[in-house]
Amino acid sequence: MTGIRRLAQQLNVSIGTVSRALNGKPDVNEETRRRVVEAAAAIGYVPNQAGRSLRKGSTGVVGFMMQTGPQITGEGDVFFMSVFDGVQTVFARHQLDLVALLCSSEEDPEAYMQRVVARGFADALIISATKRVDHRINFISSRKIPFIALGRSETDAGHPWLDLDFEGMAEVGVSRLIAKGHRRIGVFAPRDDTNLGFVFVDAYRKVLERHGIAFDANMVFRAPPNERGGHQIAHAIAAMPADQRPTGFVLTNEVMCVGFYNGLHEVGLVPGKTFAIIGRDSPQAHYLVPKLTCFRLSLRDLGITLAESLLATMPAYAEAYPLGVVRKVVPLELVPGDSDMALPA
Amino acid sequence: MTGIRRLAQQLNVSIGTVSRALNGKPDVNEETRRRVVEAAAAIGYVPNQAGRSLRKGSTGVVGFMMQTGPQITGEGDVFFMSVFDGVQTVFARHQLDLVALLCSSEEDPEAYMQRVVARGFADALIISATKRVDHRINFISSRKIPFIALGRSETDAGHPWLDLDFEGMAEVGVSRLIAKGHRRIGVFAPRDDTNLGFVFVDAYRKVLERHGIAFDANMVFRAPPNERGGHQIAHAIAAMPADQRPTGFVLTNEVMCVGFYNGLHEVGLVPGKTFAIIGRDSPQAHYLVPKLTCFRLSLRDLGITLAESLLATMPAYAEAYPLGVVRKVVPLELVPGDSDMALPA
DNA sequence: TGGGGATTCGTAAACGTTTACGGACAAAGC
DNA sequence: GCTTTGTCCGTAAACGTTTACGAATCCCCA
Repeated sequence: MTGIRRLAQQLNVSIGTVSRALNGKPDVNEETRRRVVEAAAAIGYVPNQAGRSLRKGSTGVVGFMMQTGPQITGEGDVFFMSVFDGVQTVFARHQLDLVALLCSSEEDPEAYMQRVVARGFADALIISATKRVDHRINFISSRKIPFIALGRSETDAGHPWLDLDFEGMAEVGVSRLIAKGHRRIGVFAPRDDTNLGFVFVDAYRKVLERHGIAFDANMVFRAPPNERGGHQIAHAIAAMPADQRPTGFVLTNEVMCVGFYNGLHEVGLVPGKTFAIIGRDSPQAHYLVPKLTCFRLSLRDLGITLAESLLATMPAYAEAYPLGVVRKVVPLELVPGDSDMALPA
Repeated sequence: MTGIRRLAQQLNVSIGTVSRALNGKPDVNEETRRRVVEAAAAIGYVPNQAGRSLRKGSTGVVGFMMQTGPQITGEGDVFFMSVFDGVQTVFARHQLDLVALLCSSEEDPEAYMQRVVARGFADALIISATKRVDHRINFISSRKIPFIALGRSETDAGHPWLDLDFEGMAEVGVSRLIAKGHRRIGVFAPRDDTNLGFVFVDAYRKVLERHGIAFDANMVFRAPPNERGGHQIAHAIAAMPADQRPTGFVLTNEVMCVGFYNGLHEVGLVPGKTFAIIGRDSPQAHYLVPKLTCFRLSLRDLGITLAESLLATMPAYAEAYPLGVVRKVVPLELVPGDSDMALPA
């Protein structure tokens, strides 16, 4: 005997009434509703997902697509876990569930995405780690599935996105170092075609130009966006002639900062002394010595904005979030530390 | 017009035939099957998940339960991502999908789990970060949902589990340090009731006793199982009188090693010189200097074993994996480095 | 030529919900 | 007292699949 039917029989009401009572429909007596809700809680009845979503045509699930495998995301787990937490506080208001859709490293991300949407697994999707040209965006938006991207892309389907303010970080960080007397300012960028690399380096170049400093490609250091990458770059820099090294660095990746600090330690170069460093805040960065001057943002708030912006594009929820198509950059706050000393004259 | 019906009409066959063809049933003409499969690929038809699982009573999805929020898991994202990858290579053989079920920090994990299983969201579950007494285990096993735990617990429902060989790490690590002349040997343990802490400390105590060394509670350092925790302990140790400090350490948490190294650097104590350290391998640990003597295991293989052990308990797949109820510990290999010097006589 | 087996396919009944529709009943208005 | 209005609830039809069942066809052999 099916769940709802058993409950109905036990209460001497019809399954229709049970369903209405549980779903908060108005046309059910309050006393009846109370009895139903209590009985449901007592026997631990929860509507079967398959039956429900078959009938309703929606699942109540939003998927966050991630790729698994040993390759690194460039963000620590705390990054995602905190963002998730923000997303979920919004979703909780609407009985929406967030799940992480794990695309195996052996499967093509676009094919995976196709499977997921065709099967009707989730009502909406969140994608991250956007590439400079990202086929997922074209595909998903052609399928008319509500989605939002965490990260800009040159692939533009008029879709909503949210991204960190890399231009702002370049502007504030580079200007700050220039004001402190630095002229050779290094930046880090990922080696692959992750979009944020391009955005940040472009902004960096513009700020330099505005200050009348020539762009030098040797000041852009490319490495995988993880601890190891930061570590590699430290060694690469140690291998440069001292008078050609940058004297200051602005980096946007949280975990690279940590690896960079460690790498510098190894080669006897000291952050805040030999080099000025402006990085990005993270739990791991908190105990770096000297204290890292860094850009900070609330990941939880980012998650909240992400969720609200997504809901704004979903017909069933849009009226509660009249935001239109959100395409915006979230600002970061500069937290001064001791790692960005002025260049001795 | 529904997906399968449109496809059937287009091919002039019945929906039954389409379904059979796509599901590889034997009673369909090979030529017909070819036509169906081609047409399906052409229009991008994928069976609707809700309809399918409503009829079949199963979803083809296995959930990995994780908690979101700023609190740290004790394992970096590479840990999970690599394990996931192993799990998925096994699942791919059976058209099973792995998704991460994200339990918000605002929701009770047991209640969340109840919702998930009652809704029939996944056919089976993987749980991790097991507590010493873990209510999830009782609940889930009472509901007869196939599941496996990554981590032991004193809550025993006769359920399958896999865990790292903490006894082995204690045995090998502590014996090794003793052989190198160390007598005051420190270990790290989480402060909460995560089960692995108890297991490891118990094993540590036994090894000491076997070697005739008295257990000293001051040699057990408790901190959150993340970089910051390792960092904190380094400072705590620096604050001890030098002659009461441990001279060697065995730690099983990968990220704590990194924080510990960093913390020691700050207070002018040097790994491999002041202290002998045996830790756990991780991508971040690779570039620690001096090279960390560490325990290593293949996370991908761990994922593979995890998946196979889970399938062994699922009726539909059990015959392919005649493993019974797997409850075992996976061994780690000691990789010698330069961080565990002998104690000068 | 006819019976029997094998092969292939169509038909229709599930699976567990939600919801449009309409009926029963009571209260209210005249 | 009759109609109207409103409240509450039961009935049954969807939703998109899979699969048991049986029918149709063909081939083979007696």
